[in-house]
Amino acid sequence: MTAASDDELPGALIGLFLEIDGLFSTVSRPLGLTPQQAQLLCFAQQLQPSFGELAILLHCDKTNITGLVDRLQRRDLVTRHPDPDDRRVTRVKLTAQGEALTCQFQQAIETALNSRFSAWPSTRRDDLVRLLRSATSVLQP
Amino acid sequence: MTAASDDELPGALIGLFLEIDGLFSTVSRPLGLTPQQAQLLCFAQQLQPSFGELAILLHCDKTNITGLVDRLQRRDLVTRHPDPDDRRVTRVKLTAQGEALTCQFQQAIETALNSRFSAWPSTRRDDLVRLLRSATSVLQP
DNA sequence: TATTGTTATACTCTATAACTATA
DNA sequence: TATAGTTATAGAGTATAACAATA
Repeated sequence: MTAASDDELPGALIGLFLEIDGLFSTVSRPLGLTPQQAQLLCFAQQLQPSFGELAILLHCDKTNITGLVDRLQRRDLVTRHPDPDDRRVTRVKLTAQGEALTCQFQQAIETALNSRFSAWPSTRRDDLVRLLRSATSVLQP
Repeated sequence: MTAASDDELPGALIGLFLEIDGLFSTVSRPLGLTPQQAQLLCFAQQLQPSFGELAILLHCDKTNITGLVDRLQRRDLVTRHPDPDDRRVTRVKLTAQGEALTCQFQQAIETALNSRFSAWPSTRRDDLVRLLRSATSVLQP
């Protein structure tokens, strides 16, 4: 019960992954950020996450979050806030400066991506968005 | 001349990127590979690339390829071959052991991806493959 | 002169193990 | 006992600058 796409789908997904991987590097570096720092800032913007949550989101060990946050905090991009409900956990919040830099990063990424798809008809972009959303939710667990 | 997808497309692309990023980490580590090493092995399998070509493909400076190849060569996964046409360039080839490990990695990635899309009808998978291929070619330059 | 790969250096990312404070 | 964050350590990834060999 296999189709041609059974062989091609992984390669197509990975091809797109590699392109966006490169985009993250080239966009973050001029802003003085590593790709990991840029990712952390984007997550912190939406979630005010704990260190453990960041470890899961960034797919790394929790011990690495300490240094990652240290370096961002030293540059006044994030702050640590003790969680009032559980004094063991620390939550990460963006400073105003961190917020500004994060927006700058996101805008650069979005501009780069949108400009490349400007030739696509909107119906085609809509189709892609719909399929990507479904694919992402399938990949979540 | 903007559509709703103009706002949503970047986020959808990045969402997929983040999922596959995690997959690369979790699949490569049990095989004793870093994600970067796994990527290098996959490129070397198809291309027998020079150091400069690898630097472009891996989105990093060429000086890093030396150490990356050193570590893989030390484990008998790749070999260096001087290019007969230009004695400045060195080409990277997989050993039999490197070929086996690379196939193991690719199979694990493909299995993981395919299993998550097994519930999708093949027509839907075909649609996604077609759009991903178009999107990747758009992102290439 | 320009290019390819290398070395030296410094910094960042990453995992493992052991620790402290809190639950 | 278990969990959250930290520290120490070692190895790997990364960019910059300076270099040797080749084109």
